Amino acid sequence: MIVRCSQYDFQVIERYWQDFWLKQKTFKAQEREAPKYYVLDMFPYPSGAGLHIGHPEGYTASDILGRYKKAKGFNVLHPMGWDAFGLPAEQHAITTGMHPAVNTEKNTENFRNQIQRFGFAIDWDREISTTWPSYYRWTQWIFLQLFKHGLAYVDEKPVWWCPMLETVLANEEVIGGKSERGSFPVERRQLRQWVLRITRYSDKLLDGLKDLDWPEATKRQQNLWIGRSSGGLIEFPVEGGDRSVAVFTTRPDTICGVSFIALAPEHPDVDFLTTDNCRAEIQAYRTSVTSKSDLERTDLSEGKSGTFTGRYVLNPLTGTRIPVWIADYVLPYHGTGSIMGVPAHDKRDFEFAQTYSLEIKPVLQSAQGTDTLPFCAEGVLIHSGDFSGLTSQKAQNKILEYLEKIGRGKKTVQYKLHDWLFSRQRYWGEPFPIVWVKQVDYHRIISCKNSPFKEFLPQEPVSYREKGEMWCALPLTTAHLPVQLPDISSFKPTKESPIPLQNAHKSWLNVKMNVQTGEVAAADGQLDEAWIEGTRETNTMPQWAGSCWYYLRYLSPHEENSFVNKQAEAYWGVPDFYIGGAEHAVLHLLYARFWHRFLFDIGILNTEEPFPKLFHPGVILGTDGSKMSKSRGNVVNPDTIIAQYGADTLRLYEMFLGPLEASKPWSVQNIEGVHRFLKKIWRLYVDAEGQISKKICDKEDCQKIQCLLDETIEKTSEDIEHLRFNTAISQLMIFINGVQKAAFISRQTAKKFLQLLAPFAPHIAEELWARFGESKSISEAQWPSLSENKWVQSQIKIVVQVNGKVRDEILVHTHATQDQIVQMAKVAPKVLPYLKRGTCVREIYVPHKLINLVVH
RNA sequence: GCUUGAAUGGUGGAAUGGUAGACACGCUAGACUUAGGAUCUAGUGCCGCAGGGUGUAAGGGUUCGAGUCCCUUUUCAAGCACCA
Repeated sequence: MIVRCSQYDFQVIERYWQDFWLKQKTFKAQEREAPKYYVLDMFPYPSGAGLHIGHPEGYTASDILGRYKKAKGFNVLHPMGWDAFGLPAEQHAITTGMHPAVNTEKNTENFRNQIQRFGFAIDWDREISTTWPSYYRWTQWIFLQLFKHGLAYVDEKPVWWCPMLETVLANEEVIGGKSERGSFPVERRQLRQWVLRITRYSDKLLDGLKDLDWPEATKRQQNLWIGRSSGGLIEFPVEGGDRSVAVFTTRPDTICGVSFIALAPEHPDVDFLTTDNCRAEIQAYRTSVTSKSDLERTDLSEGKSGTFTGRYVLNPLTGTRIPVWIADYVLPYHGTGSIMGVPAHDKRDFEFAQTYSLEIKPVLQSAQGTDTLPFCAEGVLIHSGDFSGLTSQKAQNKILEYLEKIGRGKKTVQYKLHDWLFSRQRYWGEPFPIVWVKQVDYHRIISCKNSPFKEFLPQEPVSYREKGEMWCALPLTTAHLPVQLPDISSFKPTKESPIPLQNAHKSWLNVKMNVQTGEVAAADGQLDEAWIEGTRETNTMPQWAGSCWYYLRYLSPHEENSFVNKQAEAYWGVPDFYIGGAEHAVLHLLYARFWHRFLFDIGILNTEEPFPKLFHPGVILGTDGSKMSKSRGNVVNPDTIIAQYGADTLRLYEMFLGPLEASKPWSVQNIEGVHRFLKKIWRLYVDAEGQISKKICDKEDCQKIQCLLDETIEKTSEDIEHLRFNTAISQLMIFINGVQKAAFISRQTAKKFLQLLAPFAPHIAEELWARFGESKSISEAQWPSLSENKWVQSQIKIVVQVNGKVRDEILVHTHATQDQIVQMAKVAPKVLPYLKRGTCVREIYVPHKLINLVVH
C-alpha cells in the first residue's frame, strides 16, 4: 500500500499516489445527500508550448480549497477540461498540413499529463473538450436557442478585419488598434457577419454585477465596457430645409454654448449636407481619413482636424446659426455619429475650436465663478435664457423636457457595448447549424404544418440579399446535431475563398432537405416535391462560444439528451468558487454571463448568474520581474521544477510566494526553503529504517505542543477560507519548528498535522498518513477540530507603553483587575524613569494586550 | 490624460488602529563532518561598544496610540483612452 523508501523520495511517492488516486477514483464526484461545493478553474487552451508555470497557481489554489472543503464534509466537484478550438491549432495546421484535431489531441494529452503530475483532486471522469462533437453539439444547440429567440442575426457592417490573421475580430479582441492575438494591425471592412444581440442584455448584465462577489476592478471593467450613459437625443434643424441633424449628448445643460456641429466623416448624411463649394475639400478630407489606420486616427497626440461642410443648422433652443463640420475625432460607431460642439465645456471640442478659431462661449459657472476653460464639471447655467441660474442637474432635465415638448429632442440611453460579432472565417471552430435557403423555400417550411425545421424557427426570418435573391437562414434541428466539421484538403485561406469551409466537399456544402421529414442529404440535383435545396453557413463560431457554458457541461458531461441534466443542475448549480486570469474580465466573463442569463430567461436554468464568486490569481513574472515570454528567455517550465523538487514543493512554493492575488516574480532560491520544509517533516516523521520515528509516541502532548496544534488548526482553517495560503503555510512551518524543539509529540497530533498539510502537499501527507497504518486516503478524513481540554493559562503578558511607545512588559494573573494591572505597570522597572519626568494623566488599558500610560 | 490599486530590511513577504519586520530566502559565526551545495545551533532593519536612539516612499493631520484612517506630493503597476 505504501512506498518503501526511507528517504524523502518524492519522485516515487508522488507517482505512486497520483496513480492511486486515479485508479481508486478518490475524487469522483457524485450527487448525494450532502452540501455541495463546486470549485472551478478557468479551463486552459492546450497550447503546443505546454503548461505554463502560471497555470498551476490557480489550480493549486482551487485544489487546496477543494480538498479543505471535502475534509469539512462538503461534496466537492472539481473538474477539468479543454478550451481547445482556436487560432494556434489552425495556424499549426496551415504550416504543417496536419489536421488541427490531431495536433489538438496531442497537445491535450500533454496538458493532461502535466496537470496530473500536480496531484490535483480532480474528477477526471468529467473531462470535456470544446472540440468534441459530443460537446459542441450542445454549443450549436444553445446557438439555435439564441437564434430562435431573435438574438442571432446577420448584418453587413464594418467589422474589424485583421489581414495577418485573415479573420474578423470582435471589438473585445481589438486592443489599442491591434489584434489581441499577435498584436497585428487591424482595419475596417464591410462583411456579412453573424451577430449576437448582447446589447439587449446591457441593463441586465449591468444590474447583475452588483450582487457578485468579484474583484472590484473586474466589476468596474465590465461596467465601463457596457458603458451606459444617459443623456438626450437632440435635433438641430438644417437651415433652409426640412431635415435635421441628430446628436447624442450627456450634457444637454450646455446646449446654449454649442458653436459647431461635427459629424463623423463616414456619416451617411455628409453628402447631403455638403454644399457644392465645399464638396472638393470634404472629399479630400474623407479620403485622408480613410487612408489612416485606426491607430493613427485615435492617436490623441495628433490633435484635432476637420473640414467645414458649408452648411448651417439652427440651435433648437436659441435659433442661433451653427456651422456643420466633419471631424475624425467623432466616431461613426458611437451614438448618432455626430456631436454638438461645446468648446467652453468639453476638452475635445475646446481643442477643435481653438484649431479652427470657432467661438468659445461659456454657459456654465462653478460656485467660485473663476473657471479656466474648458470647464467640464457641472455648475450653474449662465447666458442660457430662461434656464440661467439652474444647476446642471436640474437644467438637463428641464431642457430635455422642453425639447421634447417642441419635438426636437428626447431622453435616451446609450451604451458603449456593441452587439457581439459571432462569426469567424476559420476552420477550427464550431460550424453553424444553419443552411441558407431561398425565400420561397423558407416560406414552404413556414406553411408546412409539421415541419421538423420549425423547432428553432425565429419569429422574424434572418436574411440577406445577394444578386437579387433573398436568402433566409434555416436552422437545423436538435436531431441534426452535431453539425460536424467536414474534412478539407487545405486549411489555408486563399484570396478566392478566404473562408476555409468554402473548400469543403460539395456534398457537405450543398444539401437538400425534406420539409416534411426533416431529412438532410447531399444535394444531387434531384428534387422531389418535399425537398428544398440550400447551402451551409461556412463561417465558424469564435473561441468564446465553447467557454460560455462549459461549467454547465461538467455537471453531467455524459448526458446525451440535454446540454445539462436537470437533476444534476438542481444539485450542483453554479460554481461556488471560480478562479482564473484577470485577462478575461470583459471577454469570457461577459459572454458567459450573457448566455447564462439568456438560458435562465428561456426557463432552462435555475440561476441568473453563472459565477457568484470570482478570484483572479496574480501573474507569476520572470525572475527579472517582467512578464514571462519566450523572447525574453525567462520562461520557467513546471516539468523541470517537478523533476528537481517534486510537485508538493512546487505547489507549496507557488502558494508561499505571496498573496494569491498579487503579481510576483519567480525566484529559484526561495524554492529551496519550502523544499527544506518538506524534507524536515520527513525526517521528523520517518527514521532511517523507514519506520515512524521514535519522536512520535503514545504519550500525551505537553502543553506547548497542544497549544501550538490548536493555534495551527485555527490559523490554517481561517487562512484557507480567506485564500491566504502564504500565511497558512508559514503557520505550518511554525508548527514544525516547534515540533523540532519538543522532545516528542503524540501520534494523534502528528496525524492531525498531516491533515492540515494535505491540501497543500497532498503526496507527502498521504504517504506519511499511510505509514501510520491508515488504509483510507487522508482526503477521506474529517478536518481536525480544536482539542477539547484547552489549557488554561494562568498568566498573560501585558505590554506597557508610555505615550504610545513600548517600554516594558509585565506578567499578570489572568483574572487581575484593571486597577491591579495599572499599579503593576507603573512600577515596572523600565517605566519608572518616564513616570518621574511628569504626571500620569491617563491610562488606557486594552484587555489582555497592553496598557498605555499618558504622561505629561 | 483619466480611473483604480500599490509603496514595509539585502530579497519574497507578516501585522482586527494596539509589541513593525511573523514565516522564508540570503548573509555571518559555530557544531557535526574526509567533505558540505546535507543537517543542527546562534545571530541578522539602520545608528551605537553599550544604555539607548531611530525606522513602514516624502511632507502634514486625526488619535492616548498610525504601516494601517484623512489631506498633499513622488514613484510604480493595471485598466481605460477622443464613447460626446
